[in-house]
Amino acid sequence: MLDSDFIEGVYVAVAAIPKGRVLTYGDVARLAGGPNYARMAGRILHENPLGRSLPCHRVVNSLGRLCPGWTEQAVLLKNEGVVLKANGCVDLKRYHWNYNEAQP
DNA sequence: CGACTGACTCGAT
DNA sequence: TATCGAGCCAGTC
Repeated sequence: MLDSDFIEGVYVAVAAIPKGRVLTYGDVARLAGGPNYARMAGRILHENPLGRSLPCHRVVNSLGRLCPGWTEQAVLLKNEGVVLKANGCVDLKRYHWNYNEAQP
């Protein structure tokens, strides 16, 4: 059973990601109140009832790697203006969102 | 209750 | 950034 507060925190953090920016599961988990709950964040996003209402496609792993098999995520990211590398990795140097500071 | 799994992370190479 | 190995957390079998 996942803590409702944590789930809500994940939703808030993910929903707060601006267009054309990405966040890592670890960051989302930290914002949600769980520094080591990255995997839980992933599970929550996978099971999230909001589905497309939540920009979960803006959440990637620490290496900017997208979910295997989830082609829709790449399409959505490209639609947001995020360019993926040939191997399917996002340029975290450019698109990683610093939730504490507005990026130029 | 123990073992396996996963939309993960970190440190080292 | 890529790859390897070890660690962490909750769910499922």
